[in-house]
Amino acid sequence: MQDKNTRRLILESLYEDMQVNGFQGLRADKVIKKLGITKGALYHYFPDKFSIGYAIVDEIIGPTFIGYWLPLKAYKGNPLVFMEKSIQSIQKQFSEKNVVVGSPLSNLIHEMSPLDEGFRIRLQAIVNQIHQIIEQALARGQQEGIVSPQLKPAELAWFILSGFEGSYSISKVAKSTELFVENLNTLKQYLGTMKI
Amino acid sequence: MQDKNTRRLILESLYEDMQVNGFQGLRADKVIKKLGITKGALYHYFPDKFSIGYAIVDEIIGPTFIGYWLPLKAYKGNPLVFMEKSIQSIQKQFSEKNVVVGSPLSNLIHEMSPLDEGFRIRLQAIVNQIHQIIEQALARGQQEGIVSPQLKPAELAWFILSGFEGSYSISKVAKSTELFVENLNTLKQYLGTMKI
Amino acid sequence: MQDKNTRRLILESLYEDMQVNGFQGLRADKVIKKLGITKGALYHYFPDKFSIGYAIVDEIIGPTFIGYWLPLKAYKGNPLVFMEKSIQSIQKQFSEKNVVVGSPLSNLIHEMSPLDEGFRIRLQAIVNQIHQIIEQALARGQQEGIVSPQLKPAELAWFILSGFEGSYSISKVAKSTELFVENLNTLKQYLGTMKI
Amino acid sequence: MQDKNTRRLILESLYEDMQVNGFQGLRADKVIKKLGITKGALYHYFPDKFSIGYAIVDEIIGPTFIGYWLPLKAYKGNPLVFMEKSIQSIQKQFSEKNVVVGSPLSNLIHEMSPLDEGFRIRLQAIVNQIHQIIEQALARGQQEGIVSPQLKPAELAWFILSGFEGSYSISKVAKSTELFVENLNTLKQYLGTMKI
DNA sequence: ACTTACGGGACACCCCGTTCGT
DNA sequence: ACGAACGGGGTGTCCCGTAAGT
Repeated sequence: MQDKNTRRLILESLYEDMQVNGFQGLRADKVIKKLGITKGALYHYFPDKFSIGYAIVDEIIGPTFIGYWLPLKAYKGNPLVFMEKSIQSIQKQFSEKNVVVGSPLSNLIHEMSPLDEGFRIRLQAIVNQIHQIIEQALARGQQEGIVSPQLKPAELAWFILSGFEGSYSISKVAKSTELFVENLNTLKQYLGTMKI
Repeated sequence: MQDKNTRRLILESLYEDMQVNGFQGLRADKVIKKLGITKGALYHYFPDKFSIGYAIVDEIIGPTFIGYWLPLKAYKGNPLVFMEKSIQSIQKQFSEKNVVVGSPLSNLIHEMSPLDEGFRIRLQAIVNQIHQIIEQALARGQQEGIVSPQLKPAELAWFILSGFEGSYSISKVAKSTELFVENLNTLKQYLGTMKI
Repeated sequence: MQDKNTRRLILESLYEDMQVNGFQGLRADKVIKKLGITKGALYHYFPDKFSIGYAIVDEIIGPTFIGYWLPLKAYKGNPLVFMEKSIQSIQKQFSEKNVVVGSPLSNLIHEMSPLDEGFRIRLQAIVNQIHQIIEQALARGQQEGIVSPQLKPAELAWFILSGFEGSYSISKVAKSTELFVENLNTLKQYLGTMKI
Repeated sequence: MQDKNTRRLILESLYEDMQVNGFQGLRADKVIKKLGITKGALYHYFPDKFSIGYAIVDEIIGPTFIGYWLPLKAYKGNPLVFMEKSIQSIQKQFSEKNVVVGSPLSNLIHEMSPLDEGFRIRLQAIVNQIHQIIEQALARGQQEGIVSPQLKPAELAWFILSGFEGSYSISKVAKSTELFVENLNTLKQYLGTMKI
């Protein structure tokens, strides 16, 4: 019981550090020193640094990002309306910290995809799941006649995901929350034209 | 005596390595050793690692990316047509290597923006210049009545940039050139609706 | 498991090297390599080079030099007699090695005082303690009427310390043990004139 | 003509740096950069680092320190009176900078004597010359009956030199000009007892 | 009488990981 | 379930020195 908590505590601290410094810049030594624990504790739970990174992806980043979109699966109304609300809620949660560190999902994709397949496959799996949720919701909307039959669900789902990623990127360089909000507004407007 | 050439040679090799490993993962010593150049030469041109990174941004990444969009400034026709062609040419140049390492501009933004203001400011300057070129072209199009008066040039310019960044991201995780091409097609279609 | 011993072993080896090469000339890596110890062990006990230097001052030089004079505190007879004996014993211990490397206290004072306050303060504390021991002994001697009431204990204590330092210096340049012995004889004679 | 000046300029700058950092801590690269000249100039005048150190000793330290005592050679009065005046003038010149960096002669003796015979021999030659001047002056005083016949000129000359060295040492650790002045006062008093 | 380009060997420090305890 | 001692390979940086030119 103490077990689970210590592991989680370590993992979350490492995650915090990784958000700023990246995986390669993550310094396990320093993080545990700040936590007041020792190497023994760290290596008790994680055999090496990569297993830390994988655990962060599997246990924190994945659940968090998929969790944002899961409700769309159960949602019965117009998926485009749902997405507009989703965007709004993400816009509201978007803080000064976010604009600095950006999206941990994006960051890892850029940093680790070319370096390690273990990372890439895990990150791809997350992205694919989100893509599938959006795609299926759009397809359902088409079947129910509340979403434009013109659009291709798979393609638009990618475009939406791409829009999020891109918004994170440009707001991060510009260090501007406003830019993030405005750009997602543009995306929102575009999605609005697909409603029936 | 081969001043400019040696420096440039070193810089380009370092740039290649950085595209794969990131700035933090860049191992300057190893790269120059491969070139048959010694540390003395490296230190002669670059007093420290950050000066390498800054030089890569200032002398390679900046000119390259801004160079892509510079012709738009001189272009006299419909800017949206120009951009469709630009996208097409980028799509054609997009290779297997690109899908693995992604966009060096994107990568540096994600990795270094939160870590070092020197990087962030340089990268922001590049992005801002491209944004300005697009924005001004769109505004000109509006004045000439060949671009929809509804759209807001600044906002759309960001959306376009964001679309590129996002396309790089999702194609990088998915390791799929097709996804890159398809997603930019979606963007292209969207831009097409703005033409008059 | 051999915690204390390993640390002490490392420290003493480093001390030996520092006596010859000075603190700046001390090459920690090489010294421990000779001992068959690795950098991991060194870094475990000493996070950086200054912590090595400080430890040498605090744990070796300080105790050694103060230890020479500590018996004077407990001594009940004429302090000037004690000092004559002290000088004699130092003269006898003075070896060929000493004349080459000189006094580690002197050496560090000259090398590190202007460079680092951490060193200077530690060295000053050692010198001050010795000074205080001598001063108090002289004052006691005056109260007991066995030491000339003319002399000022604090000033003479400094003169004695200065005499030692100076003797180390001149014998070191001249590479002559005889000079060390003779010069302290002159000091001894001078002190003899203060007795009552 | 320009030649001689440049060489001297370089030498004096290097000397300044060496006073603070010692010979091993002397960074020729940095000094010349501060002077706005390049490696070529430095290595035009000095083949290597040791020749710099030797030149500093031979051309700056030697002449300066011997210069302090040369007038004693020509002096016709009581040498002990001359020395009292010398001490007074040194006390007056003694500044805040001196108390920090100490005596360059002392510093080099402590740092370089055990490391390099080239330095030791040069430094010894300087010390010996000063010693000889003092010794001969004292001997002359004895012949003229104005200096106590009891004292041994050679020994007292060493004691005087040692007194200076020691005073530099203790004032340097204590970072106290007062201590330097007071301690030389004690020496002055001692010398006064030798007059006839 | 200098300058620029370059060679190249350290050297301090970092930090991942292992082992042996309890 | 965790702690202390230790292994050990880098990694950026420093900085002395050389060669070829002008």
